[in-house]
Amino acid sequence: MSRKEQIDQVATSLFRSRGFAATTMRDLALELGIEAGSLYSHIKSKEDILQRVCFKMADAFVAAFEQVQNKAVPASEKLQLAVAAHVRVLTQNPEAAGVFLNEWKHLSEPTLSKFSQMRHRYEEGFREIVREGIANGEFRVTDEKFVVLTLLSSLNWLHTWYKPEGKMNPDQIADYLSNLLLNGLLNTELHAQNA
Amino acid sequence: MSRKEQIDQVATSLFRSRGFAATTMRDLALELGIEAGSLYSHIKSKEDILQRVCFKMADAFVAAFEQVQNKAVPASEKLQLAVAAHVRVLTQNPEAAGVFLNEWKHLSEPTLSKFSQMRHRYEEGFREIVREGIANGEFRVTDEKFVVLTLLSSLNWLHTWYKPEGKMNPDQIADYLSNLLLNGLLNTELHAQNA
DNA sequence: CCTACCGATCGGTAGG
DNA sequence: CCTACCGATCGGTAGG
Repeated sequence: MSRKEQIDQVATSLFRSRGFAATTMRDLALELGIEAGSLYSHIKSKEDILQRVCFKMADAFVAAFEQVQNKAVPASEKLQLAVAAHVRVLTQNPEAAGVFLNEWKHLSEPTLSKFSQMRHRYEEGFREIVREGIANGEFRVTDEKFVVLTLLSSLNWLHTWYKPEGKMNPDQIADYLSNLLLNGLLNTELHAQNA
Repeated sequence: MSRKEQIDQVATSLFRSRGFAATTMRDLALELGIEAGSLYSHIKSKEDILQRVCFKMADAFVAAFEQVQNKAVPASEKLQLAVAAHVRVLTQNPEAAGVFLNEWKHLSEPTLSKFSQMRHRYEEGFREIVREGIANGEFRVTDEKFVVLTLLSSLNWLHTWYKPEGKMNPDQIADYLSNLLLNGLLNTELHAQNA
């Protein structure tokens, strides 16, 4: 791992736990065992790091979604696959996911607009699947915006409690979660594995 | 409204949109049309404001939950009432809710521990309801922790998109959301009102 | 990668 | 509520 990658990784962890604004370059340097000034031979600025972390995650979410998007399967199954893909990206990088979800607001223009656009397109992909499912009668709700917001909300809180050493692996979480959301608490038969 | 309450309100809005750490006392003073130093005749410190906002919301959530907790109704109905109560608190103070949910980490000890404890007890209340529903066969899931985390997750993202001027009022959102979560996307018959 | 340092800005205070 | 200011700390740079 290059020094730059090390810096990004340690910064991701600090940005997530303390927040971007409350993390100082001296905190970061201390954690790496070097002086604050030395960071700047590897990175351009503090925000430079944040940009890389945010777009690395944005790219990962988009790439995972694109593998699902055009499959010739019912909307409910496609939605399940998209949820699983989303959960997998989240659980494989819980710290970067936390930064992606909570610290993007500290990006400055024009990067901020580019980021917001990517995010909006991603959510639109989910809405398309739900619209498809409404159109062909699989889903009986009417408001795809509301559904997608609720869906992504429950997924996007995952990073706050997911522990890699926990009893469920990412695929089990993805299964359980998509079943819970599609079938509802009253009808879900699935059980937490190894509980 | 007292000057202190005005300060808290404007600070809540700034803390939510920029984050606690990235909001300066000079930003806050500017918004109020006074000098930064003048703030300190009304408040003790920057964190003093954060504490009031966080505990005001914590108290509101706990109070709303307690009105539901001991009702003699089935667990699924009690859960629905608790969800509705939670949504009502969230939507009535979306900015303070955002601060409560995202900025509490900037509290310092011993306030931080006290806050975390309150929050844990609140979530435990939800888990109790779900356990009750599992025990009497209403819910067929096995892991109340997972269910409650998923439930609160989808509720706690509400503040990021809820607009008081939107087409659904808080009670309609509460209804729709609790139905969606209990019955699932595949079985929910409810429609967004005025859509 | 370090030393030494910069201009700016931070939360907060004294005195009126 | 303002003026005037404090010590500390911030992100970042020059020169080696």
